[in-house]
Amino acid sequence: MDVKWLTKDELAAWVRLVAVVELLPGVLDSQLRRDSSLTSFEYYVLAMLSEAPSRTLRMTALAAQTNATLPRLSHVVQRLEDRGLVERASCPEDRRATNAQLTAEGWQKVREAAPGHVATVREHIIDALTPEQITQLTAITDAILQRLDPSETMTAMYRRHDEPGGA
Amino acid sequence: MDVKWLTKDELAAWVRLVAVVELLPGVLDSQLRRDSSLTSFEYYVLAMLSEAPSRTLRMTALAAQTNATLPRLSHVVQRLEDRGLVERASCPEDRRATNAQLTAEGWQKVREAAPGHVATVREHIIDALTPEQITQLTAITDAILQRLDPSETMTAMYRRHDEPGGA
DNA sequence: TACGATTACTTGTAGTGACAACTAAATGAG
DNA sequence: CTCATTTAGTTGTCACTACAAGTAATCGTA
Repeated sequence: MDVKWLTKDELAAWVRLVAVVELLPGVLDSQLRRDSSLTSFEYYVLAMLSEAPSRTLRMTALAAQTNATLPRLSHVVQRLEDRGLVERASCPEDRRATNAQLTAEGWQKVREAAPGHVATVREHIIDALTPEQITQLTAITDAILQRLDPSETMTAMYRRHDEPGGA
Repeated sequence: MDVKWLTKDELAAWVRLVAVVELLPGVLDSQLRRDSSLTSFEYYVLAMLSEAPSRTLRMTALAAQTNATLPRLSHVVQRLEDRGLVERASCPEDRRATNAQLTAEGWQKVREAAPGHVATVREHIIDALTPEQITQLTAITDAILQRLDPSETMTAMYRRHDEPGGA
């Protein structure tokens, strides 16, 4: 087979990265679920909408910005619509497309949820790192993402992002 | 509320990290599922057992090494047992405890799955980074893990790990 | 030595995501 | 124009995970 196994250093990085990938979602989810009755994916959907012009985005664009497949997004938006946080309407210019728009209630929900979420992110990630490590992490994840999603059908949103819920 | 929002640099790192956390499991899972009919979590369970003395580990220890909760592990081991890859036996020294042991078939399965998995890890992660970045990533994830799992009930296994399936 | 607390797990159930199949609208080639 | 193809999204089913509750053995302590 002629396999290039991982070196000791590579393995050390890999084992830790796997642990982060495994543990991080749970930490984010439990805070948001407890304080705002949202999963972190639901939060990101609302957050992306909150930043968009007219707080409206086509499903495909929303899927790209949240790193999700369309079926997954469709189900989640369905549930958010049932809860009155989002509304869907057929797009006039292209009637295949659907626009998802944040409702007033949804906007309120993001605004309430954002501070606690950002605090959690700070506490568990950002404040654990030096400014230099933040820069390094950006370069590292950037390099990885080019391999994970070369087409960049997802992860198309690496500019903009201010506020609120931008994190 | 007085929230410390993320700076531009912090946000850049965070957005990319979230994307990695969201995309990586899918990439690993689809390769393993396609080539070996295993989820990546199932693979790690088998891999940890394959490295243990007598290819046997107590459920609690196995849960720690795979960053899983006990209920989750219990269900997964149940399924692996149904497929003949693992066997469970009550521990003689402490009859509350259960030992999970890799069967011959399970051992064979890991050995077959390991090369393809390691190749995927190399291709998508390791080979995307410079040796220096590997070192940086180790330090960064190490710092994060101290915040994500301070008690280290999970992630208790940061030594050893050689081969095969160690990655 | 008895009984409350803790530890080690298992089980049941409810909610989410993945995958495949489906519908409908817009292109595009002849 | 017309029909095949692509694009955009939805829906259904199944598998997996989380959470809560339950069981059983061990520890601690009085």
